[in-house]
Amino acid sequence: MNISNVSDTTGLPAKTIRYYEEIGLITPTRAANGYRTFSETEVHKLNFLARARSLGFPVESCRSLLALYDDQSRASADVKEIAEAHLEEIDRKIAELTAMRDTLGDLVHACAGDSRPDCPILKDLAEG
Amino acid sequence: MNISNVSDTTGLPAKTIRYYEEIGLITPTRAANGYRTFSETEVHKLNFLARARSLGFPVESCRSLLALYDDQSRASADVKEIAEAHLEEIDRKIAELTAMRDTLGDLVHACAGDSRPDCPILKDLAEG
DNA sequence: CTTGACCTTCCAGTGACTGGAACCCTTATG
DNA sequence: CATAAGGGTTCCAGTCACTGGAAGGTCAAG
Repeated sequence: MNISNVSDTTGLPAKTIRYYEEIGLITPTRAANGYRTFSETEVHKLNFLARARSLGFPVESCRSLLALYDDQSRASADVKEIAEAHLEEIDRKIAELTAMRDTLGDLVHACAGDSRPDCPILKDLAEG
Repeated sequence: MNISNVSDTTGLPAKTIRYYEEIGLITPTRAANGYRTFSETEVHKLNFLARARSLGFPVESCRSLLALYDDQSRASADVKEIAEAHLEEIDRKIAELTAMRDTLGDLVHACAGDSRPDCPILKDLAEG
């Protein structure tokens, strides 16, 4: 399987797949002409990575998760720890965004949005 | 006012203030010894920027907002347009994070987190 | 034989800083 | 007067996870 097929089946851009090889997440072999060749295993890993990334795991966490996946004698506690840390990070971000949303929503609501210069949004920014 | 005083009053790191000068958001003058000197106006701009950034506006939007703030003949509609676009972006991110949170929360909940290898989190990542 | 679609590597850029090195200026102290 | 501490300065590199683009090799079809 060459890179564009893999790109199609995994949904990952070819550039991203090359990048994952560069940072050592996958190790495709090479054909005689220098083209990357992807085994079932590599494609499987890439699907794993795509899924983990879509859940927002940082690439380095994905590396750890892949290693745990490969380790038959892993403890599920180790996996859960990574996932819980990520969950906390997500919650932190949601809280931050929600606070922004609330404030900004109020400001936008209060702004007439017409041709006059008077603007509560700018007023808030200027006066805190 | 020198940079560390400004840093203290605005809450912005000195590095960030220098960066804002570099990209042309502020233009402090210089004392004879080369030190930056900040007027009331510059400090006010920095407070504006700090507030806008804390609401998550990208730096380029902050530049536009500052320009509108300076323009006495602005239309509040122009401000509102920027704010609404940002609001949509925030909502998009919240939706994305919430979807992640829901999925990941379920997986974490289903994982025993003990010394056994069996793990629904890895299972999900491997099987989509 | 050429065309077009593949593939390769390498370099630069993204956003918004942040860390660190190397060096200058000012003031207080021994 | 020397020096040390605590300001300030510039410039370069690194962050994260790609992404765009240039320059060029490879391959199958017509």
